[in-house]
Amino acid sequence: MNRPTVRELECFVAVAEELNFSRAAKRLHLSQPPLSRQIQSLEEKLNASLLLRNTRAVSLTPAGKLLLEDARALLHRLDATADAVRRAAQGEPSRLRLGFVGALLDEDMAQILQGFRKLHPDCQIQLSDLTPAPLMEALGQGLLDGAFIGASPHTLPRKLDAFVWKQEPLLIALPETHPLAGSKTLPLGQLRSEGWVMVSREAAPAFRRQFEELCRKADFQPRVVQESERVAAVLTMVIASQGISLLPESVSRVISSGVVFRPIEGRPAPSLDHTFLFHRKSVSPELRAFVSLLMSAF
Amino acid sequence: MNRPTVRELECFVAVAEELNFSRAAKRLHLSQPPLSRQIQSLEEKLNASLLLRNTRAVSLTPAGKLLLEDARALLHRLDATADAVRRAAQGEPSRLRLGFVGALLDEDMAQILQGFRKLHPDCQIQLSDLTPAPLMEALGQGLLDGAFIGASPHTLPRKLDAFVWKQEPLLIALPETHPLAGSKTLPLGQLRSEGWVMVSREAAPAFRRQFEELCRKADFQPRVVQESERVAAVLTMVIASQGISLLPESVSRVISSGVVFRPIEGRPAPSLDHTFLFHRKSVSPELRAFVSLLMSAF
DNA sequence: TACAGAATTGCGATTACTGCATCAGATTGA
DNA sequence: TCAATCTGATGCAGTAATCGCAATTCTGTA
Repeated sequence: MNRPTVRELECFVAVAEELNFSRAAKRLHLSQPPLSRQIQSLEEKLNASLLLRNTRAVSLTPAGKLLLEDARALLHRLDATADAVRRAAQGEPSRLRLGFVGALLDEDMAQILQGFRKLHPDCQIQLSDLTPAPLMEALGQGLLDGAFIGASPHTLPRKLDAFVWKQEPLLIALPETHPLAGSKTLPLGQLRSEGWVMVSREAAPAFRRQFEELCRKADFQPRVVQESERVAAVLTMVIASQGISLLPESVSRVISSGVVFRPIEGRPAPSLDHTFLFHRKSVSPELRAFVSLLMSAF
Repeated sequence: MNRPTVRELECFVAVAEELNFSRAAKRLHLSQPPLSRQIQSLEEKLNASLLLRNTRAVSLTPAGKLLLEDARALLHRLDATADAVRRAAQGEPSRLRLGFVGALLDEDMAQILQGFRKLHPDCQIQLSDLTPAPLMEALGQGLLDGAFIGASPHTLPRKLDAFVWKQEPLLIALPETHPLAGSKTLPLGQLRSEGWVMVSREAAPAFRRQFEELCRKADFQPRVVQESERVAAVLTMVIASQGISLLPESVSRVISSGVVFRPIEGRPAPSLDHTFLFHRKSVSPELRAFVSLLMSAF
């Protein structure tokens, strides 16, 4: 039960693409006889007839058709890794270009990055703090290998792959002096007449959409009195009693005075998705390593 | 600029895993000198030092670490394709087990399936008509290779991958005799007092959620007077003037009398996502072929 | 029936791979 | 300090695989 050889795959692909042994041989800078033998050897190893050849025409069997696609992919990927290794060895540092939304940078993300750095100490991690829209743009243009984002945008280019790697409860942020600050949990409906301080729609469109949907479910339209691009500013405004806000749990850990955080009553508890976006067909070995780390970490 | 050999990769993986040439050689049923030579040859091809060896300890260079992961993956995939080809040739028919939600079976899906059948005439396509919940269950248990579903469930197991392959406008279905049947387009808000006939929540949970959200945006709570698991039944009820409904465009093409379909006013026009789900790490060559066909088709 | 095109088979030469014996560097312990 | 020992590297000869050339077989065509 031997493995096929790279050479055998190369030969097979050439013949399968040319559907002619002589032309394929020429393409491989080889004479026909050895080519025939490579194919025979491959067929023997796989215990399969891959090509129907009746001295007049060559055609692919079902098994051959199946192999062709996979062999092409395998060779392509082999070349990609060989290139990557060559580049890595040339001192050209491997790098991973990641984008993220600043407000979502928390311990979990830091831990992931740290873990990756430990596994790949020679990989330059290039981090760009962007808002969702430029981030999608950069991903689409190939300027980034992957990106951390909050809730996934509803329409995702087919070239991109997304998965939720973490979910985080959303909490109500109240000024310490707020009359409701004493409650353990808060039904959202009870906050219908409050003024809200929220992250701006430009900075977090999907999050704002989620917020509005939550309010709609609680049967009210939120009155947003202040907006900011930055979470820190939102938090400051809450402390200054400008209004209340809805924020992910991690924010509650960076500050401990002037503001209290309370879970929302009701099931399921609203939570913020943390999504990782990347190119579906990326051959970057660094990205693949990062994705597999991220998927196994949680 | 030669390609690495399968043998070289095997040898490299063995040494990189054992971090010891002699043990690796034993594992490969090989003596130590040829193993050294294989590694040397590989390093030369890649123009890279992969292993740091000072006669006492072997360690991986960054480039080697990079290669190890990829080489393992490559060998694994090579074995998978070899197996698949062997099985395919043994007359064991390749098969693709797809699930779908009956109501969403339309021409586009049929065309995709037809196209796949044309490309892989010897692949048995096993189709199972299921509702979303059993479908997810079957996918999770590995009883299906992939599945067509409507809107993607919000929480997706990390093992599954999803992408939207088509979007389809949602239309209001009205009995022909309905007073609003004459309008070109309908603002959803104008339908607040109508009775709705809808596909049941069990049969299409995500779709029902979307419907309710749309109504909420239009500031009303829909009054659902009838439910059915089957779209055909819904349509019949609409024709029988039991109420109005919200249905994807494709349904409008199967029937032409007794009911009229009108687009919803406003931007963006509400649309139904058609999602394809599959195992993120599947090695099924049939599935891979299907996914790439589906992604290139639209 | 002869011919031409295309793949296969035969065979000697080249190349690559393997194992044995040996070498060289580094650590260990007396 | 120096031999023992473990490590991977190298020299060399034998074997196996691969290659190209020449000849053969098969099939469709003139």
